[in-house]
Amino acid sequence: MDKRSIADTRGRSQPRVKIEDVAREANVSPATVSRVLNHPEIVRPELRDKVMRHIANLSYTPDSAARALKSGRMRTIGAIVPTLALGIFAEGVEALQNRLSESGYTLFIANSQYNQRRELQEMQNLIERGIDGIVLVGGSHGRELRALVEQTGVPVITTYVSKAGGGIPAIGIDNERATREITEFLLSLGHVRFGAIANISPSNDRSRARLDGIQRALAEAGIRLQPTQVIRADYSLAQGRSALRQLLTDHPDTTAVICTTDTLAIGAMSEARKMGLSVPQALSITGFDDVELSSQVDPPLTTISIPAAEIGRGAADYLINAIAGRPVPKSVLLPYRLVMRSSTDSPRTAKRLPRRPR
Amino acid sequence: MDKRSIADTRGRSQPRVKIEDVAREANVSPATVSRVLNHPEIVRPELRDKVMRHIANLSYTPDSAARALKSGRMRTIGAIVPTLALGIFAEGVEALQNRLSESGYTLFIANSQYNQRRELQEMQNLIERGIDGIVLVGGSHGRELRALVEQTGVPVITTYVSKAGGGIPAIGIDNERATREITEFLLSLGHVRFGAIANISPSNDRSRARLDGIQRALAEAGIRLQPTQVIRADYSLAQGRSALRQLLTDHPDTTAVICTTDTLAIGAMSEARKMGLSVPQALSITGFDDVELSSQVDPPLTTISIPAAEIGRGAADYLINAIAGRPVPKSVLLPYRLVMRSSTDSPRTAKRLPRRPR
DNA sequence: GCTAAATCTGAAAACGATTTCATAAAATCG
DNA sequence: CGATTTTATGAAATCGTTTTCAGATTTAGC
Repeated sequence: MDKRSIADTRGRSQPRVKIEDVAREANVSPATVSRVLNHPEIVRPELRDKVMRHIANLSYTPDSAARALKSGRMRTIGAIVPTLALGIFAEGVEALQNRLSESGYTLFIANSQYNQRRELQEMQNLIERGIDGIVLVGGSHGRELRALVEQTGVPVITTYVSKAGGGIPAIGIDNERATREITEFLLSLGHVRFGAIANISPSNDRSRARLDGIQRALAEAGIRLQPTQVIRADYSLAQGRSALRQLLTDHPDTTAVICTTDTLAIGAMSEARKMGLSVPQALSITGFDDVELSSQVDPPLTTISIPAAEIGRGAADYLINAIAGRPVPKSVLLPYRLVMRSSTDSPRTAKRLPRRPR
Repeated sequence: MDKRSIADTRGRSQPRVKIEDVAREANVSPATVSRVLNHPEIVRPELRDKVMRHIANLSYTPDSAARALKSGRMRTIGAIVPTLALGIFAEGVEALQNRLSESGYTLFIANSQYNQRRELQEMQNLIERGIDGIVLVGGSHGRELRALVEQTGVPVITTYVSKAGGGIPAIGIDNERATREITEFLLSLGHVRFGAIANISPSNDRSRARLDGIQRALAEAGIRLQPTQVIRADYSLAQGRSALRQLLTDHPDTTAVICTTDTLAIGAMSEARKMGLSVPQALSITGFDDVELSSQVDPPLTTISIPAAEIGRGAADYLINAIAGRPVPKSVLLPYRLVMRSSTDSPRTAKRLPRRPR
């Protein structure tokens, strides 16, 4: 007993006020208090007000564990994003969170670090904790994860893509069409010698689709990218730099570089400057995502703007409806926007590579 | 009943396997299964293995609501960050998450959007959900939040600062000393005409401390910043730009600009270039945080590097220990690092403002 | 003004785990 | 080898809600 009282010193100070306490205080049954909290409309107004006053007085908050145990609902949804470091996800997540909290839901965020195993693990965590719905990013998710979704029946939606495998609904843009469009734009400016910098990885189907779009548009124009004209990179500035350097080493006559990410494009642009190539006169460069920085760099970057906030809101609405058992769309395709800024122009062969005359 | 079976169509597919199911299957009591899960060492090895096999077979996962209700522990900790858009927080959060998952904890992330009301609200959410510990950012948190911490006794730690109000323990760097050091560095280069760009807001004591450091170091050198030499901004690139413009309008002879954030510094730098001022010849600029971009811009930015990963790990360790009732340090002060790159140099008055001869 | 229907409220049974307490089996000892 | 301690297991109480079911009260109908 002595031991216990010592331990108490650092334990929860207050003994926690329970529904029973406010019931006693308000002279009603616990059932009534519960009803005031969950179905206010079915309890007589005066009584309801009285109970509410006592709830406030004792500053009672229901124990969510008990509540979740009994009701099976957690009023919580989870989002698993590949990384927190990217502005584009941050914007979507913040919109998601705002919309959810309007509906009384709380958002928990986990990150997978672009790793499918981690993603699965976080998913299991979330499900074990009784999450009501889950937001994923991208369409490639491994068989186990899809099985888990299937088995547990938790509503799931994936974002930033227009379709996903395994019957998981999606909300996002058509990545392939977007890069097709940006490529066609460059073609229309007169470019014929292209390079691509893409951050391809097994778990990143967005970049994969973007690269496909580039290649498809070029193919339609009768141009085929050779393997050395497609440089792989992760999503850092430094990789953008080295990718550009490598590309120009192998193909010094390149006039247009299409990147699957703004970060890569910005890295490439600063490397181009360092190499003495002016953008866009000597080299046109494009990005994807339209992060804040892209409009601020010099020259401002031509890129694709993604409706991240709408994606977040749409995902929230989808899950709220799905949880409530209301009908939901199978997938939602949102429009992207090609933002033409100053990092692209017609190729001017006269000015090519001033310091490599050959 | 008919209704119910229709509803079941879209509900959880499997009826959920309970502890009782695996108990029956393994010919033991539920109590034993529970012990295998929670105190494996007290059950006979062969029996334990048998039970574990059946657990795996049925792929049983304990219902965390029931578990939390009975045991009062959730094995979950929460972090409330001001924004997800900043790389510096992302790095810390990822380290936090990694360390926590090593110890069987799950991290839930919420964001307050630099808003104390939102922070309080998220905190209440977390606590209602029975979170075991909370990580905050910065030291200024409003009376209500501190009262909540006091009242519930949830272990809390705040990060990125060296001390916080209200007895909340902290892990981080001495922001004031860091800017004092960077200011002294500029003084030692010979600068005498300073400007400061700071993202001050009521909830951001980090920037406040950083600004204090600047002013203190200057005061010690006998220099006093006038109000118009201190420009307020939020944390965007665009604001960094306009802040610099305003500063140079009022004080065209400024030679050194100290920013409380890398983002502001990079914005300021690109505005300086646009105005025809070369950095560092005409103007020295410094940042704070050392984000990835800072080493990649031209010229690379002189700044303060924060041990974000260590902060994250330290916060995790603190909470794990505190929850287990082990002794914990009151506060942890971590070293920052002054990273001298090329955005700073001695002032050269000869080259001042070439296009404003006057 | 009395009966029938509608509306509220309370008592008690879940929800699925953990843990105390008691008991059965095994190990230890003289 | 019997008595005693130790160890391992099971039965049942419990955590704090929600919700069903039935009873009590009010309202409506004629």
